[in-house]
Amino acid sequence: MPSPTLSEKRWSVDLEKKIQEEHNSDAATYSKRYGFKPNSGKEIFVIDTPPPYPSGTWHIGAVAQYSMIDVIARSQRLLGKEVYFPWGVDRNGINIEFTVEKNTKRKMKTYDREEFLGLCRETIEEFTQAMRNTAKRVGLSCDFEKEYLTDAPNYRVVTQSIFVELFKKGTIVEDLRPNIYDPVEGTTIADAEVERLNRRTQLVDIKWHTEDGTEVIISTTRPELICACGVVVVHPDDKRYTELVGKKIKLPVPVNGREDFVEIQTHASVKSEFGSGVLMVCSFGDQNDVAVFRELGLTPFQAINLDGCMTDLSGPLSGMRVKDARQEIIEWLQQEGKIVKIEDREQEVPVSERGKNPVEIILLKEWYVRQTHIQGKMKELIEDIEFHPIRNKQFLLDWMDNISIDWPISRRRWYHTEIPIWYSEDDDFIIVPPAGTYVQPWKEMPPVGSRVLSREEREDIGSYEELKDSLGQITGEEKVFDTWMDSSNSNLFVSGYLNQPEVFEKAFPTALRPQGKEIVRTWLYYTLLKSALLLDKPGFQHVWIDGLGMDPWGRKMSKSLGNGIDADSVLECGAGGRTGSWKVKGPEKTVSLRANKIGSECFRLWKACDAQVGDDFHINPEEIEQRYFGVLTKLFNVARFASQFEVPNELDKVPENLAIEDQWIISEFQSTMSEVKKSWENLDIYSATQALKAFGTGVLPSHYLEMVKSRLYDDDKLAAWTLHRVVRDFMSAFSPVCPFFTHHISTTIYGSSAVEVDEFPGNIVEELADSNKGEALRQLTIDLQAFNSEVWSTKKENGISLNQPITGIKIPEKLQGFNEVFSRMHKLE
RNA sequence: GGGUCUGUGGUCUAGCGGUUAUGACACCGCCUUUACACGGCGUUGAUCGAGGGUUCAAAUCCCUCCAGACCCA
Repeated sequence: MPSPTLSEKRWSVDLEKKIQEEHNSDAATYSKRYGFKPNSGKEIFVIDTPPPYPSGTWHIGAVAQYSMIDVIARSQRLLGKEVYFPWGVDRNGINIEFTVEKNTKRKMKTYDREEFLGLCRETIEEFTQAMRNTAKRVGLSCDFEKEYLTDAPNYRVVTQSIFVELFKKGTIVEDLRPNIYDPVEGTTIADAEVERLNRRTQLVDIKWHTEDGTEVIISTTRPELICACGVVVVHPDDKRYTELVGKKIKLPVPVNGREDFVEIQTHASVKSEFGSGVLMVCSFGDQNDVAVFRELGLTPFQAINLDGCMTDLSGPLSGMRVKDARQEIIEWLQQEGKIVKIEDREQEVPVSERGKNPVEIILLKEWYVRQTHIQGKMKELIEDIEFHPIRNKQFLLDWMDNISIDWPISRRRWYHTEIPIWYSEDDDFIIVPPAGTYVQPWKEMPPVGSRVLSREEREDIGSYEELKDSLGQITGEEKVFDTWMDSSNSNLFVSGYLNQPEVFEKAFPTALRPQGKEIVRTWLYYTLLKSALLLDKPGFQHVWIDGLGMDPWGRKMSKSLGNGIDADSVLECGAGGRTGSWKVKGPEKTVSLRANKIGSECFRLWKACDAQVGDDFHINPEEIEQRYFGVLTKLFNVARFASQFEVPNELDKVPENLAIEDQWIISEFQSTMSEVKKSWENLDIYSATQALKAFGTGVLPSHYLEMVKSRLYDDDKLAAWTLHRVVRDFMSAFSPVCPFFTHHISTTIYGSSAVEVDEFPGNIVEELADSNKGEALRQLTIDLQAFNSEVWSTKKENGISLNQPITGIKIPEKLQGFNEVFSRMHKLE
């Protein structure tokens, strides 16, 4: 074999790492390839990448998903667009506060605020660094130089400025409303952050008496809330209780500072089969209570305070924690002989997603983003967005149909963006900072340029400097924003909102939002809400919603199940000769998985080929290796084979007199390439990669290479030209999936990198594209493959080695044009 | 309890009204052929989750059920 320019015998993870290091070592080259150059004159394509939250290890499913976002970024560059593929890290939030609390075994509120923030910042920085390394290891072509952190002043200021803007517009309101509250962590949470856990609770049947002495049994799991009871209701159709309606009923417990009788009314939400069919409605046991209070126009009572303790309203229970109060009141009721029975039952209890604490609904003065009024408009705006896959749009629509209350955005935590407000001494005025200045009102005075607004009417009264003296002792807001207030600006931020107006003009609506389906109701929804409220526009042109990475049996990976697979271990599998092994808990027993070599290129190829966007995908390192490493080996060897023949000087100029088999493979290749191009344009990674894989491991090596081998060895320039042209363009088209693999091959053989190609390879021979001639050649492919198979199997049956002559084989009529080719290839005599 | 999605050889997957139901991996058999045994060729293997229905015709459309996933109550 003449010496191939591609000298390595095969593709390896070590080679991959070497190329990757070179790739990342030269900042100038990196930035030339992947940096965002808004003034390049090309069409701008901004990707609103999901800023990952650093919390120890990065979930392998998320890494896989991120590598597909990279495939999109690279394929869009290949199509000639100016791509901004940002690297952002989401660092605000209660998670990191919990981590610090756990590490130091001390609750946040026992710290000095400044000191605690410092600890959070240090801790999250360590996690962030690990994440940057993984991002580079999996080959992300982000513009790392422009890294943004959501806890940095330049990001937080955007959140604050948008808040001020929406406040002035009247879209942000403050109000005393029932709120979901986590008493253990001491903060309000949003609907979207509540989950449900099964807990054992006691269902207590309690005797109540109406004003005329009739006994009524009411079942409840929350007897401690009787003191906040506003009404007792029965179903309007429930004949048993018709005569009770309109009567007054006495609360069976002592209360303080309120009337101890409530009225019996009817309400359709009562389930007559449940317990006695009589329901007490308290402020607030659950969301239904909230709804009933609102519908009946009742004034809520405050039974639980911010510390999760009972208020004075509860009389003797006052000051007790909710759980203790419940026990206490049950004992008291028992002593009084007011309990008919107590039943243990499983109940789904609403708890906070982060802290897993049972949440309460209590009245709080909080800040809200109004959202119920704009759902119709949002639905219209969403019509303009293209969803991939279209069916996942349903997740969003379903969630929107369930929006019934405004979005509470204030939190009583610390490591978040501060609400940028100060209050005047008499509370009638508020002071907001000028756009573009990040403020921390809990420790700072308003900066120069701040404005004073009337709190209710939001009227601009004048500048803070002028009015300073009339405001009295001002107080800075201590509360912070829900982290989704920050995250939901990501598309605005990366598209240049506030910072680069001339870029924003061209870049918004943001070209693409790629994300997982589990955060449709939060990240996607809130972002679209912001865009609608602020700009009256859809936030995106495309939304790409992928499925989740599951364990090999299709279950969610989680620490508690012990079925997680570490991303770095898969990416490093095979490096330095080290193999990978994983112990994963299956549904029945722990299974040991092994693989010899995977790496980023194989990992990316697997994700690109294996799952259609939107479907959940199973992650099994053994399968990744078995099914896809061989594909890399094959493609590498095709290129290596080609590399032993001299590369023609003018690869872009089509020579005269191409042989029929050259024309045939070119027309096949062009048809593959046009499908690939169409797929890249449609963000359809799966189809593009499948088409390339089929061509590169099938028709090209098995048939074309075998047909032209002898010509190549005879130094036929036309065959060499065809092969090289096809291999070179193939690598360009394939570079989004396997950037380092194709970079290595293309630079070694052709002296130019596939990852730098910014125009999708066009047709090689125009007249073979959609013409009759090209079509006629492609029609022969099936017959041609069948004929080759026939010869190979005939030789085998007769014990004839493939390189030995054979007699008696007849070339089919249709393939007469290939007579000479086949005779030479198979040594037909 | 509700919604959405998924269910095709051992495993993964294509097809989404008419095909001898793709293809990949694994299995089995054969073969060193001037790129590749981390290769090549070939064979075996699927009542298309179950049951009804619509239709001349169903993996494909409809209904019910079962299993899994995600979301919600």
